[in-house]
Amino acid sequence: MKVTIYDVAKKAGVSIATVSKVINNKGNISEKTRKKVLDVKKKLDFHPNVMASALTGKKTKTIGLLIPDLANPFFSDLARNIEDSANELGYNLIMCSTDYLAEKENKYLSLLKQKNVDGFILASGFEDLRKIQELMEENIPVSIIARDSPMIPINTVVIDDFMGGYQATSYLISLGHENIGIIARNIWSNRERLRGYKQALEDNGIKAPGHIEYAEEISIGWGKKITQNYLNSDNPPTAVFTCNDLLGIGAIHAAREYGISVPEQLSVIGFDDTMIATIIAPSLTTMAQPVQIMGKEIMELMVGMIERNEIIKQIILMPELVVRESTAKVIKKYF
Amino acid sequence: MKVTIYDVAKKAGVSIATVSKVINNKGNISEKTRKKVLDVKKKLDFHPNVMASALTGKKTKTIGLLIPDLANPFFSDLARNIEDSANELGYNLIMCSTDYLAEKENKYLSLLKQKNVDGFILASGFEDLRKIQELMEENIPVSIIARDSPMIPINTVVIDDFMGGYQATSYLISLGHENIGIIARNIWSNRERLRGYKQALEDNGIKAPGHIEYAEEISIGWGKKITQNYLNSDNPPTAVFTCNDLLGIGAIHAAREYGISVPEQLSVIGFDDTMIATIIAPSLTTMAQPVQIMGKEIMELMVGMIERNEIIKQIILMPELVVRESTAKVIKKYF
DNA sequence: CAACGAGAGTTAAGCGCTTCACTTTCAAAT
DNA sequence: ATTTGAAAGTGAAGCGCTTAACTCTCGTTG
Repeated sequence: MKVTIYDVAKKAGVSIATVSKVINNKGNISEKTRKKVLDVKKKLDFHPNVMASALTGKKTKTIGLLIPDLANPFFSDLARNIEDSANELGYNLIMCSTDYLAEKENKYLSLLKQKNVDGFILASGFEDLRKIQELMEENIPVSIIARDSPMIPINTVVIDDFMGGYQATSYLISLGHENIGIIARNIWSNRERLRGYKQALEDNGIKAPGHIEYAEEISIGWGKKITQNYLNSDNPPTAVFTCNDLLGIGAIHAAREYGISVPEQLSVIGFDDTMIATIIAPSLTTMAQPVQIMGKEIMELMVGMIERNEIIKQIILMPELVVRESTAKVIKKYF
Repeated sequence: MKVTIYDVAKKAGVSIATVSKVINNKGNISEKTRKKVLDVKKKLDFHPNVMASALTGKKTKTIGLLIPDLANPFFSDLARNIEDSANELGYNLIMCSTDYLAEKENKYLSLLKQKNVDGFILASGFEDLRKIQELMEENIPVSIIARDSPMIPINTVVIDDFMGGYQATSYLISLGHENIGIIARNIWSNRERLRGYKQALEDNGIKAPGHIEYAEEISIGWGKKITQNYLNSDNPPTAVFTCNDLLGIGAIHAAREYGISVPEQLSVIGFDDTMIATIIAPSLTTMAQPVQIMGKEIMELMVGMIERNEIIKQIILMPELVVRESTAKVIKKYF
């Protein structure tokens, strides 16, 4: 049978209260008893039941991580880094893929609440803030990562998406491109990157396109599809900024299919800097998100909130341009 | 404050026992009371505390998933599929990356045991079976996925790695290759694939290499490194079988660097059929693992075991050859 | 019409732990 | 010798829930 605090108490000849105190380093216990208890604990291989202690108000050391899609390399990479950091701090993660569906988000939220997680890390969409506010009202720690920081006081770790879009576009402009396409999905981060893109164009006296076609999913297929549309248009761009690597891969695939060489005839710049950026040929120039640091920071915010009721912080990190092979100077055509 | 079963009972004018019975569909409750209780439950938005009911012997509906590395696309893909299936069956997953380190495996195991998970799915190495046997003795459901089925009665979902290696190699042989290299890591699944490779060679009257150099990690870098060694050798192979896609990508990268074209001068066949196989150019021929089915099957085994004490099963699925662009008929040189 | 038993509910113990309030012990101070 | 009080430890309530055992109603039945 499972060994409980009673077994330890009995064998050590003390009360369960004493055992509890030894284990939690509380109250006054003589060195002798402490040693005795610890000995017995080890001998019986006793591990306190987390459920039971959670019932009395202690923490479960478990955090819910809501992420759009674990199979997306950016998010699995991010999740892995959060996990590592969580592990170091003594926490475990329940991971849930939401596919950007509010329905799933809400379902997981209430499910995990029942399971007494100590807090939530949301990497998912949550276009609707009410649920988040509800959590905060219930005093459940929530942090947000890799998405917008909404206009409510909440812990966040984000990158400056606007700046990322701005830098990516500026880089293309610096290579001489003037007709630059964009591929984005209609989610917050992408909209910000789009905003940066437009700003960069404007700052350089280039007219931004009025209408842009959104990808309906973040996938290679959609990147390809929209690139094809660009390529079929009257005035195809010499460069595209794709709001993440997956879409960028799609762009490169589309170009290949059309016999258009990257980067000579079409420059492509991605976003995220996931592993796949280095797999493709030509390797993808991209804006890197510092996922390792992000993972570390978010867990520190969470634990600070859970264990020490720390003040709310918003951490904004800068994405960084990683130049690879998919971008080049534009070749001017003189007529 | 949090709403408990007492609140519901009081408001519904019944005892907490009655509420409990209504919620769990047990015992005899009149239609009238049942409705009343359900009404109040909804009105108060009551959700039973999982910890508390777990304490009384019920399930936590949480399963521990130990996986080598969430950032590895094969495993993140697998994890996502397990998650989907778990979700459908009403379970959540605590995911842990072990990096094939026994130390981490054991740490997570004991940590999650304290958290009363209903069972474990192990996709990790666990070269040492003792820990698994310990779990089984403690009557904790354990299943194994995507690794060897050890010689103990335990639920498993695996693919036939030996067959996979055999088929991949046979395919290369059928293309006329006779000098075929292999790239593997020294873990069970890879050793099996290697065994299949040797068998296929032997069955076709080709001498298998005596010594093979193992990759120390499953990574593009190691795939590249070992391919370079092959390419630098006296008698470089015309094809390589890499025991997973990541290593295969490395092989293609190495070839590109050496100015050796794939598949004309070097055929490469991978294993897993992860997304990255379709990203690279030339796209990677590979042995596909049916991750979706695997995820579904493993969860059904788990739930069968947890909820219905079902008998142990071992499910062996067949990998499937997916031909893409990285393999071609060997070009015979006539002197 | 008394006896019976199924149906509908309730009581209370217990799951494994934490912690407040309390008791006991004993050395130092008066 | 008595008082004091910090140190060391214990008792027991309570966290939110399940469930075995029990009680109370009634409609049936012989």
